[in-house]
Amino acid sequence: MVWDHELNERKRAILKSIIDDYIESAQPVGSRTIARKHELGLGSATIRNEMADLEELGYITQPHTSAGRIPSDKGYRFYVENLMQEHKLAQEEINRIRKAMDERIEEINKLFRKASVIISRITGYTSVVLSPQLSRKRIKAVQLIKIDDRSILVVVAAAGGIVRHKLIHHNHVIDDAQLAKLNRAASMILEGQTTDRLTVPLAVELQREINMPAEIILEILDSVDECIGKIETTDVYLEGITNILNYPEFRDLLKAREVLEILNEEEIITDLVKSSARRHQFDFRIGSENQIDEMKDLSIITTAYGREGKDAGAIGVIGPTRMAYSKVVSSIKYIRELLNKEMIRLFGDDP
Amino acid sequence: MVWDHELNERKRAILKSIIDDYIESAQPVGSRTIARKHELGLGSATIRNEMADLEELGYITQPHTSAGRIPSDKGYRFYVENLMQEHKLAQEEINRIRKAMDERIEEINKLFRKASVIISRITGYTSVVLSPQLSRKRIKAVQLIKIDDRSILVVVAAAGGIVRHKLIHHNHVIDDAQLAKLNRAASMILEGQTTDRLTVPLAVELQREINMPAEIILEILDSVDECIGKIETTDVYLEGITNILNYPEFRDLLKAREVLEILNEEEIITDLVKSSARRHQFDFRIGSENQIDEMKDLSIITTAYGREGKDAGAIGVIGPTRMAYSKVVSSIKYIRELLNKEMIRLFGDDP
DNA sequence: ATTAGCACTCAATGGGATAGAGTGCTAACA
DNA sequence: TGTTAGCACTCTATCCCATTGAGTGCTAAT
Repeated sequence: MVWDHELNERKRAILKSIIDDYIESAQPVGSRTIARKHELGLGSATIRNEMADLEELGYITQPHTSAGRIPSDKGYRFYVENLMQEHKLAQEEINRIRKAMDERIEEINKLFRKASVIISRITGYTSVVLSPQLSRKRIKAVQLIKIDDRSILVVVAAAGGIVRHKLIHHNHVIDDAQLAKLNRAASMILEGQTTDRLTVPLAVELQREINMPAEIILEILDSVDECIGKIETTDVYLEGITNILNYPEFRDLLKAREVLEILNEEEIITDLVKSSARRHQFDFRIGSENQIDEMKDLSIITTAYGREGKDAGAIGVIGPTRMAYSKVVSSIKYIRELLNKEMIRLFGDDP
Repeated sequence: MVWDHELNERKRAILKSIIDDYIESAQPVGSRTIARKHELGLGSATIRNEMADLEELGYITQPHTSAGRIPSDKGYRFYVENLMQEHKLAQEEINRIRKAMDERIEEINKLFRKASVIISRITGYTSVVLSPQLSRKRIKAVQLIKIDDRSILVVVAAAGGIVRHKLIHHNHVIDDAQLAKLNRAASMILEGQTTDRLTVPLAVELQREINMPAEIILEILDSVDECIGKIETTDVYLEGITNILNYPEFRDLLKAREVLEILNEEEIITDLVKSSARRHQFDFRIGSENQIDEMKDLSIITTAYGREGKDAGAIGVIGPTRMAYSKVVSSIKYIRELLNKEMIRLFGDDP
C-alpha cells in the first residue's frame, strides 16, 4: 500500500489511538497509556519517539513539557479524513431515537424541532436544523381576505405547505366586488409562478382595470412581495446550547460565556451551517478552521438532508473540537433517514 | 410614626444599608463598612448589636462566623416592600432606550422582541416579554382556500391582527362551488364570535346542506378549532439568558448550568411570568418564594403592560436574588410606557 | 443606651514540600 | 538499524501549614 502522505501506518495507528483516547478522557495522553491500552505491540519508548515526530509534524501538541499529548486541529482534520472508524449506535440509543421520531407529527416545523432536540440529546452537543432552502418554490395560491372596513389580509401559499400572510391597514372603502376582482387578478398573475426572481406586475395597469386607489394596490402588491420574500427564509432550530457546559474544556466561566454567547447568535450559526452544508456528504470545520475567533475551540459538523439537490435543508452539530466525531456522524445519518421519510410522508414526493 | 412591624427606624436604616451595599458589591457586609459608608451617626459596635438582632429576626444571615452579613430572602422581601427607593435612570440609559425604541417597527412580534432585548440590555439580567393574553378575541374572518386538488388551507383571523392557519390534505374532489358554500357557512357561523368557549357547530348538519363527505368536513372543523386554539397562545420573547453568567453567585459551573437549563425551559418561565403578572403593579418573587427548586437563587420581577384589564401582556426580569430591584423596576416602567404607545400606534385604540 | 477595646473565629492567601505523570536521551540489545 | 529499558529531568497538581485580615461577640467604661 502506498501512502500519499507523510504518515506511515504506525504513525497513523498511534495518532488514532491518541485521538480516540483523548476524545474519551479529555486528558493529555502519554506514551505509556497507549502502550498499555491499545495493543500495538510496541514499547512506550518507541511510541515516545513516534510522538515526538507527530508533534514535529504538527498533529499533536504538548500543553507543557511533562504532560502527555493532545491532538491539534491538524490532527483532528487528519483523523476525520483518514482514521475515524464508523461508530455503531447502541441498541438503546436506536430505540430512543425511533421512539421519539415515531409519534406522528403533522406540522413540519414541529418535525424539525423534534429532530433537532433528538440530535442534541443523542450526541450531547448543540444541534442546529435548518428548514429546507425554499427558493424556486411554486406559488400555489394568493388570496386577499377582507378583515374589516379598514384591513385586508394577504395570504400567500407555496408548494410544500408553506404559508405566509400579512395584514394591511388602509383608509379607503373597498367593496366586495372590487376585492373579488383583485383576487382573481392576483391569482391569474401569480399562481404557478416560482418565487425566485418574481416581478410583481405593474400597479398602474391593475388600477385602470379595477378602479381602486393606486395607493392601496401598491400596498397590497408590496405585501405579496414581502410574503414571497418570507417564503424563502429558512427557519432555525437550535437546541442543546447548554450542553456545552458539560465539557471540561469550558470549565472556565469566561470561555464558557463567550461560547454560549456566540451560540446564541442565530444568524451567525445559521450562516455557518448554511454555507458549509451544501452536499449530502459530511463537512467538518475544526477549531480554527472556523473564521470566527470565539469558535476556535469548537468544531461543527454539517450535512444536508432532504432530496439531493434542490430543496435540501441542513443539519449541524456543534461541540468542542474534542468531539466524538464518528458518533455524531452516525447519529446524524440515522436521524436524517427518519427525517427524510417523515418529510416524504408529509409532502409526498414532489411537494 | 407608628410601625406595624417588628423593625424600628434604626433597624430599617441599617437593613437598607446592608442590602444596598450587598447588591452593589456581592460581598458580605460588615458593621464597620456600614458605620463608615453610610452616615447613620452610629459606631460599629452599635450596628453590630442591631445586626445581631436582625439576624435573629431572620432578615440577614452570616455565611460563616467571621464574615459580614448578607440579606436573606425575607430581608429582600422587606426591602422591596418597605425600604427600596425609586431609582433614577441615568440620562445615558434613557437615551439608549429611546434611540432603540424610536425606529418604527411595523410587525408586532418584532416590537415585543425589541422590547425584550432592550430590557435585558439595560438591566443586565434575563428578560421575558409575553405577548398579550388573547382569550376572548373576536373572530374577524374565516376562509378556506383551495391550494390544489388534495389540499385546503384554513385561515382564521382574529381582532388585533392575529392570524393562524392550517393546511389540510385530503383524498376527495371538492369543486369550487362546494368550497364557496362551505366558506359562506363558516363565515356565517363563526365570524363575530369570541374565541373563548366557542363550540364548533355540528358537522352532520353542514354535511347535509353542502353534500360533502363528513370526513372532510370534520377535518376542516378540527382545523378551524385548532387555529382558534392557537390564537390564544401567547408568544414568548426571552432574551439575555447568558447575562446570568456575569454574576459571581453563579461562578460555580454546576449551579450556572442548572440555572441556564431552567431559563431555557420556555414553558416554565412563561407560566411563572403569566401567573404572577396579572396586575399593573409589580410583583416580586424572591428566591425560595419560587416553588421551583432550581430557582432558589433567582428572583423574578413581573408586571403587566397594555391596557389595564383585558388583553394585557406581561413583562418579567429574572436575575440573582441579589438583584438591583429598584433599577429594574424603573427600567421596566420606562420601557413599558414606550411599548404601550407603540402598541396604540400599531393597533389603534381598540384593535 | 452607646461604644471602645479585646479576644476569638474563620476564610482566604501564599509559600514550600511532595508526589506523580510524562518526557527526552543514552546505551544496550536483537 | 530499529527497538526498548533505564534514568535523570521537568513541570503540574495537591496537600499542608503559617499568616493575614476582616469581622464578630462580649465586657467594661462612658
